[in-house]
Amino acid sequence: MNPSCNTCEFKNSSLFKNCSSDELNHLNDSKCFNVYKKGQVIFHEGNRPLGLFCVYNGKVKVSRLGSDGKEQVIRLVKKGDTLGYRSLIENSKYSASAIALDDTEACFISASEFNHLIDSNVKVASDLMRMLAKVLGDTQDKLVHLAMKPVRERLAEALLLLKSTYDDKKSEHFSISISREDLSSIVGTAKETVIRFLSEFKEEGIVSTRGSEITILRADKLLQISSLYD
Amino acid sequence: MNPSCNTCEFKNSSLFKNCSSDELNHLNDSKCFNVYKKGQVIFHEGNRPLGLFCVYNGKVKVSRLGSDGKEQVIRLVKKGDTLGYRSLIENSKYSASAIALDDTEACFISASEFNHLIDSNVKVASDLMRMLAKVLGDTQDKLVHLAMKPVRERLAEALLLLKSTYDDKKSEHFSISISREDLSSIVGTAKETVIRFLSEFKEEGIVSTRGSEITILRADKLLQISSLYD
DNA sequence: TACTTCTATTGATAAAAATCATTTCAGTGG
DNA sequence: CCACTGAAATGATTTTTATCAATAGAAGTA
Repeated sequence: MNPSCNTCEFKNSSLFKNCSSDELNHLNDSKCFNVYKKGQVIFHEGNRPLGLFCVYNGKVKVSRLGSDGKEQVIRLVKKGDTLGYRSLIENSKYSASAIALDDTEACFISASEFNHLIDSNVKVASDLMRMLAKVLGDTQDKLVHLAMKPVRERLAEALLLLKSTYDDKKSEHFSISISREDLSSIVGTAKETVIRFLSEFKEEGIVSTRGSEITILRADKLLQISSLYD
Repeated sequence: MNPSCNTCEFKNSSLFKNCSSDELNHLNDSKCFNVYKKGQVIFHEGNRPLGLFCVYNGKVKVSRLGSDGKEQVIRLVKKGDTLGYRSLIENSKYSASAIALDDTEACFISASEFNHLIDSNVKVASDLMRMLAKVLGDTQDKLVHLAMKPVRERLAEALLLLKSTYDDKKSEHFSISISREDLSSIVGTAKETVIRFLSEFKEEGIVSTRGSEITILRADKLLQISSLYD
Protein backbone atom coordinates (compact mmCIF):
# COMPACT_ATOMS: atom_id res chain seq x y z
CA MET A 1 0.00 0.00 0.00
CA ASN A 2 2.66 2.49 1.09
CA PRO A 3 3.90 3.55 -2.36
CA SER A 4 7.58 3.47 -3.24
CA CYS A 5 9.26 6.55 -4.74
CA ASN A 6 11.11 4.42 -7.26
CA THR A 7 7.96 2.99 -8.74
CA CYS A 8 5.68 5.93 -8.05
CA GLU A 9 3.20 6.83 -10.73
CA PHE A 10 4.56 10.38 -10.65
CA LYS A 11 8.22 9.44 -10.72
CA ASN A 12 8.70 11.14 -14.08
CA SER A 13 6.42 14.10 -13.63
CA SER A 14 6.83 15.24 -10.05
CA LEU A 15 9.27 17.74 -8.62
CA PHE A 16 11.58 14.79 -8.11
CA LYS A 17 11.66 13.67 -11.73
CA ASN A 18 15.34 14.52 -11.97
CA CYS A 19 16.37 12.57 -8.89
CA SER A 20 18.73 9.65 -9.21
CA SER A 21 17.61 6.20 -8.19
CA ASP A 22 19.75 6.53 -5.08
CA GLU A 23 18.17 9.81 -4.16
CA LEU A 24 14.70 8.35 -4.66
CA ASN A 25 15.56 5.40 -2.46
CA HIS A 26 16.78 7.75 0.19
CA LEU A 27 13.59 9.81 -0.06
CA ASN A 28 11.59 6.63 0.13
CA ASP A 29 13.29 5.49 3.33
CA SER A 30 12.79 8.77 5.10
CA LYS A 31 9.34 9.70 3.88
CA CYS A 32 6.13 9.17 5.75
CA PHE A 33 2.89 8.15 4.09
CA ASN A 34 -0.27 9.82 5.35
CA VAL A 35 -3.98 9.40 4.78
CA TYR A 36 -6.49 12.22 5.14
CA LYS A 37 -10.26 12.05 5.17
CA LYS A 38 -12.30 14.49 3.14
CA GLY A 39 -12.42 17.78 5.01
CA GLN A 40 -9.37 16.99 7.12
CA VAL A 41 -6.68 19.62 7.62
CA ILE A 42 -3.29 18.69 6.20
CA PHE A 43 -1.55 21.76 7.53
CA HIS A 44 -2.83 24.82 9.25
CA GLU A 45 -2.26 28.54 8.69
CA GLY A 46 0.14 29.93 11.28
CA ASN A 47 1.90 26.65 12.03
CA ARG A 48 5.53 26.08 11.27
CA PRO A 49 6.26 23.75 8.33
CA LEU A 50 8.21 20.63 9.20
CA GLY A 51 8.53 19.41 5.65
CA LEU A 52 6.66 19.20 2.42
CA PHE A 53 3.90 17.03 1.07
CA CYS A 54 3.79 15.13 -2.16
CA VAL A 55 0.17 14.32 -2.96
CA TYR A 56 -0.28 10.73 -4.05
CA ASN A 57 -4.02 10.67 -4.45
CA GLY A 58 -7.01 12.91 -3.88
CA LYS A 59 -7.79 16.62 -4.08
CA VAL A 60 -6.60 19.44 -1.85
CA LYS A 61 -7.51 23.09 -1.50
CA VAL A 62 -5.03 25.66 -0.19
CA SER A 63 -6.98 28.51 1.32
CA ARG A 64 -7.00 31.36 3.78
CA LEU A 65 -9.62 32.38 6.25
CA GLY A 66 -10.66 35.96 6.93
CA SER A 67 -11.57 37.09 10.42
CA ASP A 68 -15.21 37.15 9.37
CA GLY A 69 -15.02 33.45 8.56
CA LYS A 70 -14.95 33.96 4.82
CA GLU A 71 -12.57 31.69 2.98
CA GLN A 72 -10.54 32.28 -0.18
CA VAL A 73 -9.03 29.38 -2.08
CA ILE A 74 -5.55 30.24 -3.32
CA ARG A 75 -4.69 27.06 -5.14
CA LEU A 76 -6.04 23.64 -6.06
CA VAL A 77 -3.71 20.71 -5.67
CA LYS A 78 -3.99 17.36 -7.39
CA LYS A 79 -2.18 14.05 -7.21
CA GLY A 80 1.43 14.32 -8.24
CA ASP A 81 1.64 17.92 -6.99
CA THR A 82 3.87 19.20 -4.26
CA LEU A 83 2.34 21.04 -1.35
CA GLY A 84 3.70 23.40 1.29
CA TYR A 85 7.03 24.31 -0.31
CA ARG A 86 6.63 28.07 -0.26
CA SER A 87 6.74 28.46 3.50
CA LEU A 88 9.57 25.96 3.63
CA ILE A 89 11.68 27.96 1.19
CA GLU A 90 10.88 31.23 2.89
CA ASN A 91 11.42 29.58 6.25
CA SER A 92 8.22 31.14 7.51
CA LYS A 93 4.98 29.94 9.03
CA TYR A 94 2.25 28.62 6.77
CA SER A 95 0.28 31.56 5.48
CA ALA A 96 -2.57 29.35 4.37
CA SER A 97 -4.17 26.03 5.28
CA ALA A 98 -4.36 22.88 3.18
CA ILE A 99 -7.59 20.92 3.43
CA ALA A 100 -8.53 17.68 1.71
CA LEU A 101 -11.43 18.11 -0.72
CA ASP A 102 -11.64 14.35 -1.07
CA ASP A 103 -10.07 11.44 0.73
CA THR A 104 -6.40 12.11 0.10
CA GLU A 105 -3.07 10.33 0.47
CA ALA A 106 0.22 12.18 0.62
CA CYS A 107 3.84 11.46 1.38
CA PHE A 108 5.58 13.73 3.84
CA ILE A 109 9.23 14.63 3.35
CA SER A 110 11.07 16.28 6.22
CA ALA A 111 12.50 19.76 5.78
CA SER A 112 16.08 18.60 6.33
CA GLU A 113 15.69 15.86 3.75
CA PHE A 114 14.23 18.33 1.28
CA ASN A 115 16.84 20.99 1.90
CA HIS A 116 19.60 18.46 1.53
CA LEU A 117 18.14 17.32 -1.76
CA ILE A 118 17.90 20.78 -3.32
CA ASP A 119 21.39 21.60 -2.10
CA SER A 120 22.87 18.48 -3.61
CA ASN A 121 20.92 18.17 -6.85
CA VAL A 122 20.96 21.32 -8.95
CA LYS A 123 18.34 19.97 -11.33
CA VAL A 124 15.80 19.56 -8.55
CA ALA A 125 16.56 23.08 -7.37
CA SER A 126 16.04 24.50 -10.81
CA ASP A 127 12.84 22.50 -11.34
CA LEU A 128 11.64 23.88 -8.04
CA MET A 129 12.47 27.38 -9.20
CA ARG A 130 10.52 26.91 -12.41
CA MET A 131 7.62 25.53 -10.41
CA LEU A 132 7.64 28.62 -8.20
CA ALA A 133 7.69 30.84 -11.27
CA LYS A 134 4.79 28.91 -12.75
CA VAL A 135 2.68 29.10 -9.61
CA LEU A 136 3.49 32.80 -9.27
CA GLY A 137 2.24 33.33 -12.81
CA ASP A 138 -0.96 31.42 -12.08
CA THR A 139 -1.53 33.44 -8.93
CA GLN A 140 -1.02 36.69 -10.80
CA ASP A 141 -3.59 35.53 -13.35
CA LYS A 142 -6.01 34.82 -10.53
CA LEU A 143 -5.40 38.24 -9.05
CA VAL A 144 -6.01 40.04 -12.32
CA HIS A 145 -9.13 38.07 -13.12
CA LEU A 146 -10.53 38.61 -9.65
CA ALA A 147 -10.02 42.33 -10.08
CA MET A 148 -11.34 42.57 -13.62
CA LYS A 149 -13.90 39.90 -14.37
CA PRO A 150 -17.46 39.75 -13.07
CA VAL A 151 -18.61 36.70 -11.13
CA ARG A 152 -20.28 34.94 -14.04
CA GLU A 153 -17.00 34.81 -15.93
CA ARG A 154 -14.96 33.87 -12.90
CA LEU A 155 -17.36 31.03 -12.19
CA ALA A 156 -16.97 29.73 -15.72
CA GLU A 157 -13.24 29.96 -15.28
CA ALA A 158 -13.36 28.16 -11.92
CA LEU A 159 -15.34 25.30 -13.43
CA LEU A 160 -12.78 24.99 -16.21
CA LEU A 161 -10.00 25.08 -13.64
CA LEU A 162 -11.62 22.24 -11.74
CA LYS A 163 -11.94 20.31 -14.96
CA SER A 164 -8.39 20.90 -16.13
CA THR A 165 -7.04 20.10 -12.69
CA TYR A 166 -9.04 17.03 -11.80
CA ASP A 167 -10.23 15.51 -15.06
CA ASP A 168 -8.00 12.50 -15.58
CA LYS A 169 -10.51 10.11 -17.06
CA LYS A 170 -11.03 12.37 -20.07
CA SER A 171 -14.54 11.00 -20.29
CA GLU A 172 -17.24 12.67 -22.35
CA HIS A 173 -18.42 14.86 -19.50
CA PHE A 174 -16.46 15.88 -16.44
CA SER A 175 -18.22 15.60 -13.08
CA ILE A 176 -17.08 16.78 -9.70
CA SER A 177 -18.67 16.76 -6.30
CA ILE A 178 -18.01 20.11 -4.67
CA SER A 179 -19.96 22.09 -2.13
CA ARG A 180 -21.30 25.47 -3.26
CA GLU A 181 -19.41 26.91 -0.32
CA ASP A 182 -16.09 25.61 -1.63
CA LEU A 183 -16.90 26.68 -5.15
CA SER A 184 -17.72 30.19 -3.98
CA SER A 185 -14.39 30.31 -2.12
CA ILE A 186 -12.61 29.51 -5.36
CA VAL A 187 -14.52 32.12 -7.32
CA GLY A 188 -14.23 34.67 -4.54
CA THR A 189 -17.89 35.46 -4.06
CA ALA A 190 -20.92 34.53 -1.95
CA LYS A 191 -22.43 31.06 -2.00
CA GLU A 192 -25.82 32.29 -3.21
CA THR A 193 -24.26 34.22 -6.05
CA VAL A 194 -22.52 31.09 -7.28
CA ILE A 195 -25.77 29.16 -7.07
CA ARG A 196 -27.62 31.77 -9.13
CA PHE A 197 -25.12 31.77 -11.98
CA LEU A 198 -24.91 28.01 -11.80
CA SER A 199 -28.68 27.95 -12.31
CA GLU A 200 -28.24 30.17 -15.35
CA PHE A 201 -25.66 27.75 -16.72
CA LYS A 202 -28.09 24.90 -16.14
CA GLU A 203 -30.86 26.67 -18.04
CA GLU A 204 -28.42 27.26 -20.89
CA GLY A 205 -27.52 23.57 -20.91
CA ILE A 206 -23.90 24.24 -20.03
CA VAL A 207 -23.85 22.23 -16.82
CA SER A 208 -26.15 19.92 -14.91
CA THR A 209 -26.23 19.20 -11.19
CA ARG A 210 -27.40 16.43 -8.91
CA GLY A 211 -27.04 17.39 -5.29
CA SER A 212 -23.57 18.78 -4.87
CA GLU A 213 -22.28 17.08 -8.01
CA ILE A 214 -21.72 19.33 -10.99
CA THR A 215 -21.35 17.96 -14.50
CA ILE A 216 -19.85 20.10 -17.23
CA LEU A 217 -21.72 19.49 -20.48
CA ARG A 218 -20.32 22.30 -22.62
CA ALA A 219 -16.76 23.22 -21.73
CA ASP A 220 -16.56 25.19 -24.98
CA LYS A 221 -19.34 27.50 -23.80
CA LEU A 222 -17.63 27.97 -20.46
CA LEU A 223 -14.43 28.93 -22.21
CA GLN A 224 -16.32 31.43 -24.28
CA ILE A 225 -18.00 32.94 -21.23
CA SER A 226 -14.81 33.05 -19.20
CA SER A 227 -12.78 34.83 -21.83
CA LEU A 228 -15.19 37.57 -22.74
CA TYR A 229 -12.80 39.99 -21.13
CA ASP A 230 -9.47 38.54 -22.21
CA MET B 1 27.12 58.45 -14.28
CA ASN B 2 26.78 54.86 -15.49
CA PRO B 3 26.94 53.11 -12.10
CA SER B 4 29.39 50.30 -11.45
CA CYS B 5 28.18 47.01 -9.99
CA ASN B 6 31.14 46.84 -7.66
CA THR B 7 30.34 50.12 -6.01
CA CYS B 8 26.58 50.04 -6.47
CA GLU B 9 24.49 51.28 -3.60
CA PHE B 10 22.60 47.98 -3.69
CA LYS B 11 25.65 45.75 -3.88
CA ASN B 12 24.87 44.18 -0.51
CA SER B 13 21.12 44.07 -0.72
CA SER B 14 20.25 43.15 -4.29
CA LEU B 15 19.79 39.73 -5.82
CA PHE B 16 23.50 39.85 -6.57
CA LYS B 17 24.64 40.36 -2.99
CA ASN B 18 26.34 36.98 -2.97
CA CYS B 19 28.30 37.52 -6.15
CA SER B 20 32.05 37.57 -6.06
CA SER B 21 33.95 40.64 -7.10
CA ASP B 22 34.87 38.90 -10.34
CA GLU B 23 31.27 38.06 -11.06
CA LEU B 24 30.24 41.65 -10.37
CA ASN B 25 32.93 42.94 -12.70
CA HIS B 26 31.72 40.60 -15.36
CA LEU B 27 28.12 41.73 -14.85
CA ASN B 28 29.30 45.30 -14.99
CA ASP B 29 31.05 44.81 -18.32
CA SER B 30 28.09 43.18 -19.97
CA LYS B 31 25.25 45.19 -18.49
CA CYS B 32 23.52 48.07 -20.16
CA PHE B 33 22.36 51.16 -18.33
CA ASN B 34 18.98 52.57 -19.35
CA VAL B 35 17.00 55.67 -18.55
CA TYR B 36 13.21 55.81 -18.67
CA LYS B 37 10.95 58.84 -18.47
CA LYS B 38 7.89 58.79 -16.25
CA GLY B 39 5.17 56.84 -18.02
CA GLN B 40 7.58 55.07 -20.34
CA VAL B 41 7.21 51.35 -20.94
CA ILE B 42 10.18 49.28 -19.75
CA PHE B 43 8.82 46.04 -21.09
CA HIS B 44 5.54 45.13 -22.67
CA GLU B 45 3.06 42.32 -22.04
CA GLY B 46 3.37 39.66 -24.73
CA ASN B 47 6.96 40.41 -25.69
CA ARG B 48 9.76 37.96 -25.18
CA PRO B 49 12.18 38.79 -22.36
CA LEU B 50 15.78 39.30 -23.43
CA GLY B 51 17.14 39.71 -19.95
CA LEU B 52 16.34 41.18 -16.60
CA PHE B 53 16.33 44.65 -15.14
CA CYS B 54 17.91 45.84 -11.96
CA VAL B 55 16.30 49.10 -10.96
CA TYR B 56 18.85 51.69 -9.94
CA ASN B 57 16.55 54.59 -9.31
CA GLY B 58 12.89 55.48 -9.61
CA LYS B 59 9.55 53.73 -9.27
CA VAL B 60 7.99 51.10 -11.50
CA LYS B 61 4.57 49.48 -11.68
CA VAL B 62 4.09 45.98 -13.08
CA SER B 63 0.56 45.70 -14.39
CA ARG B 64 -1.79 43.98 -16.75
CA LEU B 65 -4.39 45.42 -19.05
CA GLY B 66 -7.85 43.95 -19.56
CA SER B 67 -9.52 44.03 -22.95
CA ASP B 68 -11.81 46.77 -21.68
CA GLY B 69 -8.79 48.93 -21.00
CA LYS B 70 -8.90 48.46 -17.24
CA GLU B 71 -5.54 48.03 -15.61
CA GLN B 72 -4.51 46.01 -12.56
CA VAL B 73 -1.20 46.63 -10.85
CA ILE B 74 0.42 43.36 -9.82
CA ARG B 75 3.52 44.67 -8.11
CA LEU B 76 5.35 47.85 -7.22
CA VAL B 77 9.07 47.92 -7.84
CA LYS B 78 11.58 50.21 -6.20
CA LYS B 79 15.27 50.94 -6.59
CA GLY B 80 17.42 47.96 -5.76
CA ASP B 81 14.71 45.55 -6.94
CA THR B 82 14.96 43.10 -9.78
CA LEU B 83 12.40 43.20 -12.53
CA GLY B 84 11.27 40.73 -15.18
CA TYR B 85 12.78 37.56 -13.79
CA ARG B 86 9.61 35.45 -13.69
CA SER B 87 9.16 35.24 -17.45
CA LEU B 88 12.87 34.67 -17.82
CA ILE B 89 12.82 31.69 -15.47
CA GLU B 90 9.69 30.27 -17.03
CA ASN B 91 11.10 31.03 -20.46
CA SER B 92 7.78 32.54 -21.46
CA LYS B 93 6.58 35.84 -22.80
CA TYR B 94 6.00 38.71 -20.42
CA SER B 95 2.55 38.32 -18.92
CA ALA B 96 2.54 41.89 -17.69
CA SER B 97 4.02 45.25 -18.57
CA ALA B 98 6.45 47.34 -16.55
CA ILE B 99 5.91 51.08 -16.67
CA ALA B 100 7.91 53.82 -14.96
CA LEU B 101 5.88 55.71 -12.36
CA ASP B 102 8.69 58.24 -12.11
CA ASP B 103 11.82 58.94 -14.06
CA THR B 104 13.65 55.66 -13.65
CA GLU B 105 17.11 54.24 -14.28
CA ALA B 106 17.76 50.53 -14.59
CA CYS B 107 20.57 48.23 -15.59
CA PHE B 108 19.77 45.53 -18.10
CA ILE B 109 21.42 42.14 -17.82
CA SER B 110 21.14 39.76 -20.76
CA ALA B 111 19.39 36.42 -20.34
CA SER B 112 22.51 34.44 -21.15
CA GLU B 113 24.54 36.38 -18.63
CA PHE B 114 21.87 35.86 -16.01
CA ASN B 115 21.43 32.16 -16.71
CA HIS B 116 25.15 31.64 -16.59
CA LEU B 117 25.31 33.37 -13.25
CA ILE B 118 22.58 31.33 -11.59
CA ASP B 119 24.08 28.15 -13.00
CA SER B 120 27.52 28.94 -11.67
CA ASN B 121 26.71 30.53 -8.34
CA VAL B 122 24.43 28.43 -6.16
CA LYS B 123 23.97 31.22 -3.66
CA VAL B 124 22.50 33.53 -6.26
CA ALA B 125 20.19 30.76 -7.40
CA SER B 126 18.99 30.13 -3.90
CA ASP B 127 18.54 33.86 -3.22
CA LEU B 128 16.49 34.03 -6.39
CA MET B 129 14.40 31.13 -5.18
CA ARG B 130 13.73 32.82 -1.87
CA MET B 131 12.83 35.99 -3.71
CA LEU B 132 10.31 34.09 -5.83
CA ALA B 133 8.82 32.55 -2.70
CA LYS B 134 8.58 35.97 -1.10
CA VAL B 135 6.89 37.57 -4.09
CA LEU B 136 4.53 34.61 -4.37
CA GLY B 137 3.55 35.12 -0.75
CA ASP B 138 2.95 38.83 -1.34
CA THR B 139 0.84 38.08 -4.39
CA GLN B 140 -1.25 35.57 -2.46
CA ASP B 141 -1.82 38.20 0.21
CA LYS B 142 -2.99 40.60 -2.46
CA LEU B 143 -5.33 37.99 -3.90
CA VAL B 144 -6.90 37.22 -0.55
CA HIS B 145 -7.32 40.86 0.38
CA LEU B 146 -8.83 41.70 -2.98
CA ALA B 147 -11.35 38.92 -2.48
CA MET B 148 -12.18 39.66 1.12
CA LYS B 149 -11.70 43.31 1.95
CA PRO B 150 -13.92 46.19 0.86
CA VAL B 151 -12.42 49.08 -1.07
CA ARG B 152 -11.94 51.38 1.90
CA GLU B 153 -9.66 48.88 3.57
CA ARG B 154 -7.81 48.00 0.42
CA LEU B 155 -7.18 51.69 -0.22
CA ALA B 156 -5.72 52.10 3.26
CA GLU B 157 -3.55 49.09 2.58
CA ALA B 158 -2.44 50.43 -0.80
CA LEU B 159 -1.40 53.73 0.74
CA LEU B 160 0.61 51.88 3.35
CA LEU B 161 2.17 49.75 0.63
CA LEU B 162 3.22 52.87 -1.25
CA LYS B 163 4.70 54.25 1.93
CA SER B 164 6.55 51.08 2.89
CA THR B 165 7.84 50.66 -0.64
CA TYR B 166 8.89 54.17 -1.48
CA ASP B 167 9.48 55.97 1.81
CA ASP B 168 13.26 56.15 2.13
CA LYS B 169 13.59 59.55 3.70
CA LYS B 170 11.71 58.42 6.80
CA SER B 171 10.53 61.98 7.19
CA GLU B 172 7.64 62.95 9.45
CA HIS B 173 5.05 62.55 6.73
CA PHE B 174 5.33 60.50 3.59
CA SER B 175 4.24 62.13 0.34
CA ILE B 176 3.88 60.61 -3.08
CA SER B 177 2.69 61.93 -6.38
CA ILE B 178 0.43 59.36 -7.95
CA SER B 179 -2.48 59.67 -10.32
CA ARG B 180 -5.86 58.52 -9.04
CA GLU B 181 -5.96 56.24 -12.05
CA ASP B 182 -2.78 54.47 -10.97
CA LEU B 183 -3.93 54.32 -7.38
CA SER B 184 -7.21 52.75 -8.41
CA SER B 185 -5.32 50.17 -10.46
CA ILE B 186 -3.38 49.20 -7.36
CA VAL B 187 -6.50 48.95 -5.22
CA GLY B 188 -8.46 47.20 -7.94
CA THR B 189 -11.40 49.53 -8.19
CA ALA B 190 -12.71 52.52 -10.15
CA LYS B 191 -10.97 55.88 -10.10
CA GLU B 192 -14.01 57.69 -8.69
CA THR B 193 -14.36 55.18 -5.88
CA VAL B 194 -10.77 55.77 -4.83
CA ILE B 195 -11.34 59.51 -4.88
CA ARG B 196 -14.40 59.22 -2.69
CA PHE B 197 -12.68 57.22 0.02
CA LEU B 198 -9.65 59.46 -0.26
CA SER B 199 -11.96 62.39 0.45
CA GLU B 200 -13.22 60.56 3.52
CA PHE B 201 -9.65 60.05 4.69
CA LYS B 202 -9.03 63.76 4.18
CA GLU B 203 -12.04 64.69 6.28
CA GLU B 204 -10.79 62.37 8.99
CA GLY B 205 -7.36 64.02 8.92
CA ILE B 206 -5.64 60.83 7.82
CA VAL B 207 -4.24 62.16 4.56
CA SER B 208 -4.01 65.46 2.72
CA THR B 209 -3.71 66.07 -1.00
CA ARG B 210 -2.42 68.79 -3.29
CA GLY B 211 -3.13 68.02 -6.90
CA SER B 212 -2.03 64.48 -7.47
CA GLU B 213 0.26 64.48 -4.45
CA ILE B 214 -0.96 62.53 -1.45
CA THR B 215 0.53 63.01 2.01
CA ILE B 216 -0.03 60.40 4.69
CA LEU B 217 -0.56 62.14 8.01
CA ARG B 218 -1.73 59.22 10.13
CA ALA B 219 -0.22 55.91 9.07
CA ASP B 220 -1.44 54.40 12.33
CA LYS B 221 -5.04 55.09 11.38
CA LEU B 222 -4.50 53.58 7.94
CA LEU B 223 -3.09 50.45 9.54
CA GLN B 224 -6.10 50.25 11.78
CA ILE B 225 -8.50 50.67 8.85
CA SER B 226 -6.67 48.21 6.64
CA SER B 227 -6.54 45.45 9.21
CA LEU B 228 -10.14 45.55 10.31
CA TYR B 229 -10.58 42.20 8.63
CA ASP B 230 -7.26 40.52 9.42
C1' DT C 1 -1.94 86.27 -18.81
C1' DA C 2 -5.19 83.73 -21.30
C1' DC C 3 -5.92 79.35 -23.21
C1' DT C 4 -5.87 74.57 -23.55
C1' DT C 5 -5.77 70.23 -21.70
C1' DC C 6 -5.48 67.06 -18.25
C1' DT C 7 -6.88 65.34 -13.90
C1' DA C 8 -9.28 65.61 -9.66
C1' DT C 9 -13.60 66.04 -7.55
C1' DT C 10 -18.45 65.73 -6.76
C1' DG C 11 -23.21 64.34 -7.80
C1' DA C 12 -26.77 61.32 -9.63
C1' DT C 13 -27.91 56.92 -11.16
C1' DA C 14 -27.42 52.13 -12.47
C1' DA C 15 -25.48 47.73 -11.99
C1' DA C 16 -23.44 44.08 -9.44
C1' DA C 17 -23.14 41.43 -5.64
C1' DA C 18 -24.01 40.54 -0.60
C1' DT C 19 -27.12 39.50 2.82
C1' DC C 20 -31.17 37.77 4.98
C1' DA C 21 -35.18 34.83 4.84
C1' DT C 22 -37.57 30.92 3.17
C1' DT C 23 -38.36 26.77 0.68
C1' DT C 24 -36.86 22.61 -1.50
C1' DC C 25 -34.07 18.78 -1.96
C1' DA C 26 -30.64 15.01 -0.98
C1' DG C 27 -28.52 12.11 2.03
C1' DT C 28 -28.57 9.71 6.79
C1' DG C 29 -30.02 7.03 10.59
C1' DG C 30 -33.67 5.08 13.01
C1' DC D 1 -40.26 4.22 4.82
C1' DC D 2 -40.14 8.27 7.40
C1' DA D 3 -38.30 11.83 10.05
C1' DC D 4 -34.31 14.63 10.52
C1' DT D 5 -30.44 17.33 9.19
C1' DG D 6 -27.72 19.95 6.34
C1' DA D 7 -27.00 21.69 1.87
C1' DA D 8 -28.95 23.63 -2.36
C1' DA D 9 -31.99 26.67 -4.45
C1' DT D 10 -34.87 30.74 -4.83
C1' DG D 11 -36.85 35.23 -3.50
C1' DA D 12 -36.67 39.86 -1.50
C1' DT D 13 -33.93 43.47 -0.06
C1' DT D 14 -29.85 46.14 1.08
C1' DT D 15 -25.23 47.40 0.41
C1' DT D 16 -21.43 48.23 -2.29
C1' DT D 17 -19.33 49.65 -6.22
C1' DA D 18 -19.34 51.11 -11.13
C1' DT D 19 -20.74 54.17 -14.49
C1' DC D 20 -22.19 58.42 -16.48
C1' DA D 21 -22.31 63.39 -16.32
C1' DA D 22 -20.85 67.76 -14.89
C1' DT D 23 -17.77 71.00 -12.47
C1' DA D 24 -13.56 72.66 -10.58
C1' DG D 25 -8.73 72.80 -10.20
C1' DA D 26 -3.86 72.17 -11.59
C1' DA D 27 -0.24 72.27 -15.03
C1' DG D 28 1.64 73.32 -19.19
C1' DT D 29 1.89 76.40 -23.44
C1' DA D 30 1.42 80.12 -26.63
